[in-house]
Amino acid sequence: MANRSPFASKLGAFVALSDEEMALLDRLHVRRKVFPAGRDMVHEGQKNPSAYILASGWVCSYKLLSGGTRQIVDFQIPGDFLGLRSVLFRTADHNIEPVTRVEASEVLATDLLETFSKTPRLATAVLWAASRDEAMVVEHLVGIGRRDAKERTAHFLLELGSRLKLVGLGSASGYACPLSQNLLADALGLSAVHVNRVLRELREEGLVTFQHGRVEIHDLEALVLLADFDKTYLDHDGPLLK
Amino acid sequence: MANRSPFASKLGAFVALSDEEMALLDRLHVRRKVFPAGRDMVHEGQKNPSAYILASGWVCSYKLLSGGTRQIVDFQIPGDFLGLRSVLFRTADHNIEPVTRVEASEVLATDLLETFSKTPRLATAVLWAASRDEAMVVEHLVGIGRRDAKERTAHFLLELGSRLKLVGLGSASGYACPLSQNLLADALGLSAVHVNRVLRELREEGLVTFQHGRVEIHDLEALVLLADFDKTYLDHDGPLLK
DNA sequence: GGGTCGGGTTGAGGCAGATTAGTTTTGTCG
DNA sequence: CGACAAAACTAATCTGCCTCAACCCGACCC
Repeated sequence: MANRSPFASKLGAFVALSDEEMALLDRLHVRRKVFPAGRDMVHEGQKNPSAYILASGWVCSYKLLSGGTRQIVDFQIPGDFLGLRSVLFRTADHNIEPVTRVEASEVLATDLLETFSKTPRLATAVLWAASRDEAMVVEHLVGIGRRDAKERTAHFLLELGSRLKLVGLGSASGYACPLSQNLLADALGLSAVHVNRVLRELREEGLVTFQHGRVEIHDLEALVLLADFDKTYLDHDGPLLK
Repeated sequence: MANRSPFASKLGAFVALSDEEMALLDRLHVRRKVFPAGRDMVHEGQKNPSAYILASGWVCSYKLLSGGTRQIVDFQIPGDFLGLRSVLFRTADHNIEPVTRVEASEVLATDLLETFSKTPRLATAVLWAASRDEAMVVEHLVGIGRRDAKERTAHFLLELGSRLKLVGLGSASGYACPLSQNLLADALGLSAVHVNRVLRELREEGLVTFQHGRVEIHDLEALVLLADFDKTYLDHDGPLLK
């Protein structure tokens, strides 16, 4: 119970899992691997990719466009499960790049399916986690489509804070963040120059600072108001199974 | 085999389903309902929403922002399954509005889970369909983030064409499309005025026309090139189950 | 020490797309 | 048939964000 993986504790926060199920979950963590920052773990079009459970470090999922630009779809932090969709399709439909050095457990497609067939409740739990990720992608889409640069940036920093807090890597007032302004730009659909300007404005208005790898939230209330941030999409009631 | 629902045939196109499984699928279509255009079927925050299988008509899933603008996340066409995520969360996290008059089968959460537990293969098939939808949302996100208005519009019309063709509602050269320019604008993250301009440009260049409720694709190749459209994300190899 | 390379930061100018404000067309219904 | 509403369309103006072009700074290396 004491040293449970971030993944297990995240699932456990929303689904009551038995000790047996927890044990099965832990067995997925056999193939521990380490990836250096910057070199893709998975690339678009790759056949029979594995899934991964992130133990430490950050990664980003992105797509490249023909013009050479890229769009980051989302970031994964410790405790996140990644690559489920690619496993299901037997072909990766996006790239995954470690933002920092990363430790992750590789989960082979066969192991995953075997675990699922043994414990349907675990399958539901993972499906639930995947739905939460999808809800984040939807919120991201809404932000890029209809929020201006400042709202969008504020929303992004708030969401990240909420997620990190859930796995014990930050508090309401701040967190460590290894993202460069370039990465932010690719995620927010902005240019790096404009991200810089927006961050300065947010700083000058006393809302947030993002400097030297740390995000400090100085006026949570005002920031939530600016970003129209409603975090219900992040922490739901849990799935239908008791 | 002859008169199968669009939903069953869509799933069947990717997963080999037994007659028994097909029969179970058909049993989901008990509660047939009709919805008039324009009045929301599901609204954000609604508790214990149902899922629906679309039999005829189009609907859109959208979110409202505090400023009164809205972002359409995607459109559903006959054969599509909608609301899975909301069922899982027991709270709807987006609105669903019929674009036209709609006929749909309501699927109660309990029925869905019962069917899943009886036939895990069906659960996987539905999960697979949900993943395909998620892939579309991701592609949509990428488009809004990094494609300009013309590329984005072209991409959208091509994607719609591919999807409609799969359920027999259109061909490579054109299809009936009940969407107004306002709806397009809310989906593409543009203003309605600009959508109008972009459609005119595409028309004047002899690529596509969208008039009187019909989309006619005149130069497929050039359009695909312009939009950087790669439809592999729409028709994958099918799920892992044989 | 100098060189260079990846960030971060700032300014000037340009453009894609928003906004506003119309007019015209189409569809619907008494 | 005329009346009204909704959608399609157009033009003029404005602006948020991009692009280009600097410069600075710390890390790392020769």
